Amino acid sequence: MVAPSLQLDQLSETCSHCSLRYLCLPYGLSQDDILELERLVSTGVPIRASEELFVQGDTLEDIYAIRDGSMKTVVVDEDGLEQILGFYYPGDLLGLDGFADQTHHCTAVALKPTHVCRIPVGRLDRLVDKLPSLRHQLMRLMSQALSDEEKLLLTLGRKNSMGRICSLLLTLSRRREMRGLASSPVSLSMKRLDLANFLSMRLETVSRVLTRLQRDGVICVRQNDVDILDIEALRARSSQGAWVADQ
Amino acid sequence: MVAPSLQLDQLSETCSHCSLRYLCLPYGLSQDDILELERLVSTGVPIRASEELFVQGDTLEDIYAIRDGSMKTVVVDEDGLEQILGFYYPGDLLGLDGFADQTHHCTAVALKPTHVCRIPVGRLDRLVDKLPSLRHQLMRLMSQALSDEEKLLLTLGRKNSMGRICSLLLTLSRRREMRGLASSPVSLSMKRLDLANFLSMRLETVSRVLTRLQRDGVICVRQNDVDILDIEALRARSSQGAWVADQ
DNA sequence: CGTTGTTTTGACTTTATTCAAGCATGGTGG
DNA sequence: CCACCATGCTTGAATAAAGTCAAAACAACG
Repeated sequence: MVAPSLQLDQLSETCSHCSLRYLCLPYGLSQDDILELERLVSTGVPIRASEELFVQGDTLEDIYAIRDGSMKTVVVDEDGLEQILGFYYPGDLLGLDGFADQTHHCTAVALKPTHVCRIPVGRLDRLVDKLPSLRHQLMRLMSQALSDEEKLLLTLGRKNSMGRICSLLLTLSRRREMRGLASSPVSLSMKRLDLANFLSMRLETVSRVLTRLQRDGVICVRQNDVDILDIEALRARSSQGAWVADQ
Repeated sequence: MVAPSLQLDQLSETCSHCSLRYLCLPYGLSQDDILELERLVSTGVPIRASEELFVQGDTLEDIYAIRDGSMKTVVVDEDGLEQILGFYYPGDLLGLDGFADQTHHCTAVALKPTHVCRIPVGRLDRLVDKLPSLRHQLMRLMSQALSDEEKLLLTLGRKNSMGRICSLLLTLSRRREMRGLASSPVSLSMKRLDLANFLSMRLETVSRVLTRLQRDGVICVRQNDVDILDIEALRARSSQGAWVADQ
């Protein structure tokens, strides 16, 4: 489902008028159900860049939807290894992984000044009991998260550095389209180090690959914005940089 | 929670007498609730080695619990890339990832002759409505699946070949303990190629690492069974073979 | 036994990492 | 306003790690 258009000033305090409603929790709900949902939602204080929205281990009290800005989620394991699990943009939901045991499994950090909608899980849970359509959308979004993770697994496991970068650029571009934006200037609000961590590369390698893509005329890098000049070349490199296990 | 003991001949047709009940769906349910659950469960025909239990894209009609044997799950993406998502042993549940959109997201293949319990999702769904404890256990198992995937992400992303193999051996050993078995002779019922695919390595590298671990007196490989001779050395190598992203 | 499938080993090549240095950019304070 | 430093990014040369190709050893099974 593609949002017809997105204007930041169209974001209202109510779900029913929000331009992100086709991506977010309200999708698939009737007008009446959306009205019930939006009574739960509050727009919290803005989050400053590099500030944390919630921390791994926290009790789950709210889930969040991004209104404006961007965030990343990070897990840390017993050995202190860090892995970025994903980058999040307007319309994306955060905190779903804590649903099962009422605890956040990752830490969410803002990449730039960010506004979120806050939805208390207790009240959401009760509403889910009442509205089957809401339960379905919630489960759809959870399964989305799961298959996103599987996709990342495939990218990390089966692609070389060029394939990984190209896949990421294509994904970010496609997600812009989903939000009703032009596909082309992808804004890398995260640092090179974040990209490197997410893709399990070193930041030097990230830099080299981006330079090479620019030299080959596939993209144009200007600080944090990347113009996609040749999307077909990007697609080709994304699947060329992959190996298939032989029988 | 650790099962007190496991004898294959103790597996009965009923959940309430099954020696795997502490690992499986019945965990946390009252005696009465288990009786309700076991009315849904049927033990299907045995599955031959390398036979498929369900296929990616199939409509979700049942979920399965392994009684005896072992299986793997595989996803294939648009480009034809394959990734093994996990290996499954007695007490493990299969098919949970299809819950959200009623479609299997992966293919399940038997690694050796395997017996499963079959649970129809339609009837399970109705029972879940009735029994909150069952819903909780189901969600616990789903979140388990999600965090297993995150763990795999960390292993693939942040560990070298030695660290990956050692992590896997430790995990398999710990899961044997969970089932009430001795930790030591881990049986690798999967082929080297499966190990390689799961860990995103080439099978030659898997072989070299196993040889080196054996030469160093950490393990003893005899065809498909691996004795763990020095579990501390294994743990050390598991975390040594990891790199931490610098600030 | 011979055939087939699987695993191990070896020599060589490719790829990405490491370490180190050099550029930008953007703010701060003299 | 400009020197200065901090931060983040790029580039280069040397090194280490894992991948490739090819062959040999091993096991399983009729």
